[in-house]
Amino acid sequence: MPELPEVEIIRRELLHPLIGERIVDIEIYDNKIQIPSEDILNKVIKDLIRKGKYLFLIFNDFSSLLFHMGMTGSLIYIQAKDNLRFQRVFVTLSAGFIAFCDARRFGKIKYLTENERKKVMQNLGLDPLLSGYSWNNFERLLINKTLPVKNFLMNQAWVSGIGNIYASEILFLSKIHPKKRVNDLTIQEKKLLFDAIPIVLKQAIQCEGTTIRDYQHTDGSSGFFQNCLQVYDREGKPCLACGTPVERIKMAQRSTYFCPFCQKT
DNA sequence: CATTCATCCTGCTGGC
DNA sequence: TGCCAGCAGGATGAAT
Repeated sequence: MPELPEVEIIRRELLHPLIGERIVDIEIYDNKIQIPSEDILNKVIKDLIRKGKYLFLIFNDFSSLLFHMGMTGSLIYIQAKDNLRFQRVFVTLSAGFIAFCDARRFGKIKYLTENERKKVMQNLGLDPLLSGYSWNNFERLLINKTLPVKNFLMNQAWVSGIGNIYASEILFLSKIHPKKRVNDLTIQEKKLLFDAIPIVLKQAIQCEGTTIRDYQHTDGSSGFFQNCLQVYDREGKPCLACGTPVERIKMAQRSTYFCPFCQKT
């Protein structure tokens, strides 16, 4: 579920409540999640950083807890102990509590040493909202790639943070057909794409993320960007630019939306 | 090597 | 009203 904008919103919302907090207790209700409590108990949270769709709680000894929301994960910050729907992990802090809820259980939480975390971060591609996202670096990634541009955008090892919703939205803004092969893109299209990626992601953050079904803020509230979606989830509805019905196709087993008039192959 | 595909899970919706 | 196929913001490893 959450893509880069949603994870960044979670990070910003949790930053102030969590910095300086000590881990008092952790309860795990999902056997897929293994966190040795001796690794994190009594450690103090020093920072909260994000790359792509990953969030890292950094402790005072530079070890960390990795979070990935998968399709349906959410982090809820609450003041009183509770048992929430789909709750998988419950963390007691010196002040407040964090619940990790995840209906579909694709989410991940993992303890990492500093070196392990650095390796995970290195294996993630360019984050469009972090330093390093430059035209030179981006253009280099496109060389010798024959796969469809939508599949390129979804591969976290090249560009990290874009998922199924924002891939369609970015390609609409770039006026590029999702099936167009990367090595068939013109230089102008490559530049449009390079610019469109951070524009769409920043807009989504400003609109507090996209809630279609599961995504929620750390207080359980919804985002607004679903009202601004140009093509995603709009099959058969008129393109907001030209009126042509939006089409839905499957690419790599994922629904893909585009305007057949605005986005030519 | 580059790319595609099946699989991991569970809940919800829409059509019959 | 009830049932069930199909669908869902993702990432992986195996197969091609």
